[in-house]
Amino acid sequence: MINVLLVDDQPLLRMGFRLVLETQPDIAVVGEAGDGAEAVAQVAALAPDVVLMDVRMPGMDGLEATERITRDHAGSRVLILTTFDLDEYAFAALHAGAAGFLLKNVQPAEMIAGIRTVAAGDGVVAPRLTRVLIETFTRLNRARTGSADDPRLDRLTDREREVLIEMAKGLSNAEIATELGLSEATVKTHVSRILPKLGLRDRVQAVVLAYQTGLLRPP
Amino acid sequence: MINVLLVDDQPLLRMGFRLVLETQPDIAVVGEAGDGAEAVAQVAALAPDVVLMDVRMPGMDGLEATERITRDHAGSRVLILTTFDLDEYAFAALHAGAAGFLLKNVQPAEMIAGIRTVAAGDGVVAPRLTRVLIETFTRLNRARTGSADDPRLDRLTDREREVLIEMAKGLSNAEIATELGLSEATVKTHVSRILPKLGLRDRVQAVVLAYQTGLLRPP
DNA sequence: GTAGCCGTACATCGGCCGGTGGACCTTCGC
DNA sequence: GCGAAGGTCCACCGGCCGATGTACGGCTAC
Repeated sequence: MINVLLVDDQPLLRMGFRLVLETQPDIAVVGEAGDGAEAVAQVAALAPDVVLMDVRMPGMDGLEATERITRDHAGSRVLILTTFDLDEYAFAALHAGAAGFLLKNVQPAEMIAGIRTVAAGDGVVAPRLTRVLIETFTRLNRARTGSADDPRLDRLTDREREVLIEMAKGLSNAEIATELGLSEATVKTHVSRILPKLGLRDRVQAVVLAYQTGLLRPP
Repeated sequence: MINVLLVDDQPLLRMGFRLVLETQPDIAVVGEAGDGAEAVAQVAALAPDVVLMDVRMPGMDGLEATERITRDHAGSRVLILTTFDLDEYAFAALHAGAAGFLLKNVQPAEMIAGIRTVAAGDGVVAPRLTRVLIETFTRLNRARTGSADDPRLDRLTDREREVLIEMAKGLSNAEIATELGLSEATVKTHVSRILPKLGLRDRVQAVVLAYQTGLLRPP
């Protein structure tokens, strides 16, 4: 049995949801709340499996409530249900820890399926948002994995790229020499070839370039 | 009317899909393919709205086919349909440009809904994966927005932090002086205070730290 | 084969950098 | 009122850096 808490500032809407959900034998509406603060209190008292949460509410809004609930009551999972396709709300909601994000114009069957999905520990996102999520994900991941290569880097030889990477770790020429098993003179030669090729003044700018192109990335 | 191309190396499975899909008045199966190469050719010939794509196939697999299709035929959107919850396939598929990713054990109704969603330009992802996608998204985004502050940075004064940021952009002391309206001597003083506070040897390492702590981030 | 690129290595020189020590001023807290 | 902390400025010195020129062996391509 999935215990659900309804959170919305419109009593009529809560009533509608309750009627829809109670047609399902495996779903029970165990409580209601009219704002964020009340929602947090209800979650603490009732420990529902799923919280059906509106975003825009007087007082504490749904996002802050979601953040508190997911932080303090990991057992309860939050499914955001909001009016329109407000992307900023969506991303904020996911950051706040929501397990799902649906629009209020979904079919009842989809909403019910979403509740079951969230209760099972999985995630559900409105189709329009799923697309944005995928795009953002691939873009971020591409930036991380460093396929945003600067064309200038292609002009470097393999060895030069190696030296550049060591340089970008903050090593001195002598340290790079030790690291790569070279003489310091050789490293200096490489460095003196790398910088003009990349149009840079000194190794400091080389580090900047290395991070900005994704040649190196924050760990 | 949504034109669909079926891609799977098992003819029986294609037959099953075709029977299911043809119960829908707004969906038409316009072609089939048994491997990736054939799929690419069929997409070029038929320009279907949606490609229902298997991953594991002899010859060119579904991922490479997806990559080519989304690159060369932006009008056709690919919905990956694979056997089990292979996360690595999922992420690779999204990177390859897939608009959706479902498991073959979905209900027919969900698959049909997924096809409509993808045809409408939106995205659809299996619930289990949606969760991972959300987690990855929030994690990546958090890393980007730089909440991974190093406690050492707290020991810097406001002005020192300012100088550090300029330094991390690759500027020389003289340039920082101009930028902040100071004398070069002052900048040198700040730098000489910053480095020991952070336990660093030179400004190169300061740049590394700035990027690794998220004080600066790739654009 | 020979011209060219790459990788290795050296010497020298000017310049920026970083350390040290000192100085003055403002702001804040006791 | 006065010390502490932050911010601004200066001079000097040693050191690493980057530029320049030069050199040699290996490999590839023509």
